[in-house]
Amino acid sequence: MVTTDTRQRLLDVAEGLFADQGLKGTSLRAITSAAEANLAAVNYHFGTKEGLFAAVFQRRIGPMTVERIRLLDQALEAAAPNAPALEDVLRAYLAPTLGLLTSHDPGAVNFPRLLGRVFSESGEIKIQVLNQFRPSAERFLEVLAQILPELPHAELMWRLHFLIGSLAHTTASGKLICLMSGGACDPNDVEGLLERLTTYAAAGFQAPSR
Amino acid sequence: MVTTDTRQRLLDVAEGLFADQGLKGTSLRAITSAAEANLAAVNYHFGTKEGLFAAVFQRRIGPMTVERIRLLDQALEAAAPNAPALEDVLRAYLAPTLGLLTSHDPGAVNFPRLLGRVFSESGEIKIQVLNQFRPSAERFLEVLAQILPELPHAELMWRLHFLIGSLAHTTASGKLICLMSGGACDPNDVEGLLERLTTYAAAGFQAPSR
DNA sequence: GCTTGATTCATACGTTCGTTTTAATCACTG
DNA sequence: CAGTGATTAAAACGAACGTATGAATCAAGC
Repeated sequence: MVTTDTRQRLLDVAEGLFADQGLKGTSLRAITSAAEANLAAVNYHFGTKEGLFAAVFQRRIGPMTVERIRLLDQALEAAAPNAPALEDVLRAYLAPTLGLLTSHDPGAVNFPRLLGRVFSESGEIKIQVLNQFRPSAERFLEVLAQILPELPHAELMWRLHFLIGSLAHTTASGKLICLMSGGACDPNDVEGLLERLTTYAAAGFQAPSR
Repeated sequence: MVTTDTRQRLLDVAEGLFADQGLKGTSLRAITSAAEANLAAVNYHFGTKEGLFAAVFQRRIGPMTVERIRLLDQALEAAAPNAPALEDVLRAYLAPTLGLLTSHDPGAVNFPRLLGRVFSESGEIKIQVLNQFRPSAERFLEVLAQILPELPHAELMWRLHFLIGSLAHTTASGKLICLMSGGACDPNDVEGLLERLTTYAAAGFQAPSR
């Protein structure tokens, strides 16, 4: 077959459209016509519109989390028996998300944008999606607490949220950032962005707390 | 009159609903019924749904920008003839947004949430809204560049976007952050949040660039 | 080659949406 | 009190939405 599976085509197209216009802003008719599928295909394969939305996430979150843990363990091993550098831990957290931006997978490029947007979706879908990140987040929090032992727990938590906010904003609004900076910021330089955000956040995490 | 103006009631209600469910996710019927107004009232006073959305922003952005500039000038004067401390400049930028969270104005409490969400709205509304922040943003960039003369222009730009991301995320998802941190983060402690974000970002801005 | 299960298709249903229209009501002024 | 412009009210419009239905088509095994 030269044409890909309908189910996968729907996932790919939906990933892009949901990333651009959100759940409510994307109609099933827009998805199915862009995917060259029948209108009823979504309900057949995913039950409901929200089912498709959840499936779009399910496809990526697992591998992304696995990759994060892998990079974290790799950093831990490389530094053993010492604690790894803060920058390496942050990079392990950020790289699997930012890396998708340069992926060859046709749909994956849109996922970081979608991920940055999910915080603005309403309902339990948001909570359901974000809960899938909890296990890996707690692993990172353990390691970070070990690297920064003098930092109170709440402070570490806040700073991780600050980092997530920066990540979500840059992935969700990359083109907008480029536009508003008069072209000074190039959102296509993913490698550079990873380094910039890593050094910025690393300095922030290391700041003494009051 | 004991009852407030219809126009203002619509703005207040819309501010909260748009903040919770976004532009597409909020129906005019939900707005008008919550505001105890007629369905046609929105179209009469604001022309269209997007007109109401824009009006909600227009009401707050101006004063917020003025307050930012005022705090910035105040910091400049207090430090003259030296450059102000980086923390004071960042606080001047953040305080007018975070301050609304503890405002007595019934609708203002919702505005920071709405502001954090506007990046996820689609269409030209987003660009139109964000352009209103440009003038004040450039003032801040000038001062920041003066405080951090060794930092390349693009780097400074990126870091400001990182800060905006952290701010947007914390204001838009405060309750969610509290939930996901197991209650360790208290989003009601606005003063504390301002200080935490200021010191975090200040350290990030001061990090040497590669 | 017919059967069976999976998928696709065209179509329709009922709801909800933003907007419009037309009439009613209100607040004032001359 | 008549008249006028601003506001509110009730009702309806057409369009778009998510979903459901039943027939048509396809692929594979016996």
